[in-house]
Amino acid sequence: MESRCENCIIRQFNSLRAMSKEELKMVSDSKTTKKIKKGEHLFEEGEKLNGVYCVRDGVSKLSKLSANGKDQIVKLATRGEVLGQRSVIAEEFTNLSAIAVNDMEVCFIPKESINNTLQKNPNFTLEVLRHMAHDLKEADDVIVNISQKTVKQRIAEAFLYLKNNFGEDEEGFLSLTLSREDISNVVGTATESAIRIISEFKKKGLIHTSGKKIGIKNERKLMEMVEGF
Amino acid sequence: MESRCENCIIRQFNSLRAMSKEELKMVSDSKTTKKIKKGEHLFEEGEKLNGVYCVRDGVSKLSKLSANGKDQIVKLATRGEVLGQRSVIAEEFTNLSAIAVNDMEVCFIPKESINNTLQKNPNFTLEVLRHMAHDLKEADDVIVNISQKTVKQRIAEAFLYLKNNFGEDEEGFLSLTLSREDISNVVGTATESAIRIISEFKKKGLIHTSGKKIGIKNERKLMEMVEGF
DNA sequence: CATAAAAGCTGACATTTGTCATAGTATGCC
DNA sequence: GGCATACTATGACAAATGTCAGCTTTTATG
Repeated sequence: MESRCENCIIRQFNSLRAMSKEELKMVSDSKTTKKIKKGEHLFEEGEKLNGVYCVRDGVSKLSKLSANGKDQIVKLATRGEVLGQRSVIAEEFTNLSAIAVNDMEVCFIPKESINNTLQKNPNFTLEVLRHMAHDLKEADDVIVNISQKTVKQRIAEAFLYLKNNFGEDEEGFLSLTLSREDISNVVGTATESAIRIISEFKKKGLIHTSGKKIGIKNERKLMEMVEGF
Repeated sequence: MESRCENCIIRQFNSLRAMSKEELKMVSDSKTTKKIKKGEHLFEEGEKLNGVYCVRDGVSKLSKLSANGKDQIVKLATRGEVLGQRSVIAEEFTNLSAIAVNDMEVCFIPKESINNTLQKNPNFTLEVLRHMAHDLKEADDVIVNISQKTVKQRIAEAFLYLKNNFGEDEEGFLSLTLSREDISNVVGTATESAIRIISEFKKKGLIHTSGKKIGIKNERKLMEMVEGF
């Protein structure tokens, strides 16, 4: 894959597109590329980050450990997304852990390159701001969903989300395969509850499975379920 | 209260402090002051905002209506906070409703004044960005709390939050008095459940009440409860 | 390819939480 | 002051969800 940021397609999807040529050159010169294996950490909750990660390939789960020892997955980040922005900008420790859901390739961009541009290029700052505004809206939606919908509805919604955001493979299975535990951590429930509901969906013909893989069979019914029918 | 933004103390608490004198003058000249009575809307979910609201006095609840007809309160905003930023910046409809919890006084600032400064003054944009980063972190915390803590823990936490953020009156009651329904909408539960747990807390001597008013009697035990003992 | 470890699955049961019904209590308004 | 209305409170029950235990299947690894 292209190793100069200036020519990187990924950039089109995130705030880096608002950088000037010179700024981008500086980023490109200071960045390093890393390969992260499935299950490995990009960073852990409470760490001090000295840069951000731009996802070139693969998916990362952003999660937070709760007092009862369970992880809550707050967001799934994929190609084009920039991780760690929040804590670099607020100059705080990270509030989330980032773990690779599958093998990943990321670019690490030292915070100096970012901060410098943030202070000088209002277009870039505004672009970052827009992205964060979007994340905040999504977080609000998650809050409402978790508190007002049943586990069944949230699981149905999660499957639709996975289809819309990560697509399906040739055989009709969701391209992003999550473990049952990860699914339960996305919707905020016990793993057993998630498994039970997945079995129920299968019996009802809403989905089909093959090992971990899950495929959507009746999208309409899943959508109705999310709406509360 | 002072009617020129340049001299307004409130400004110290929000991103407006990063504006230049000229920018502030422009804001001050274009702003209008409004009084909002308890229970009235500042704006409703789905509205197009053409400006932001700076809270001078009173408290507003930011909530979102869920499919099952219940409101979920996502945030309580008080003196100094700026509402509607997110949707003005993202140029989207609001995703939340803002309703006055008690009588309020707010300044309405037309979006032109904001957008203009956002594009020209990176310090201001960065300041707004920092605030939004903070909001996003808080939203993440809410997600984890709602999904991993019991209703009892969340109510205990809500009382501590109210004490820390809004203080107590001379008689030891929480200064911000919410209806039982609002409390249930903050923690995301049925009103009856909230009432039941409040009664339980009272029996156990953790709190005392007088009508709607609630006072904290045993802060330590409430804190332990939040942690899961 | 064998074996251990991890993940998936299911049942039984306990606990939490929501729902519905009903009654008491405060609050505002004429 | 009295009436209507909204809010608070409580019981009884139903539904949703979590927990624990045991078992099966898959996956990883030497």
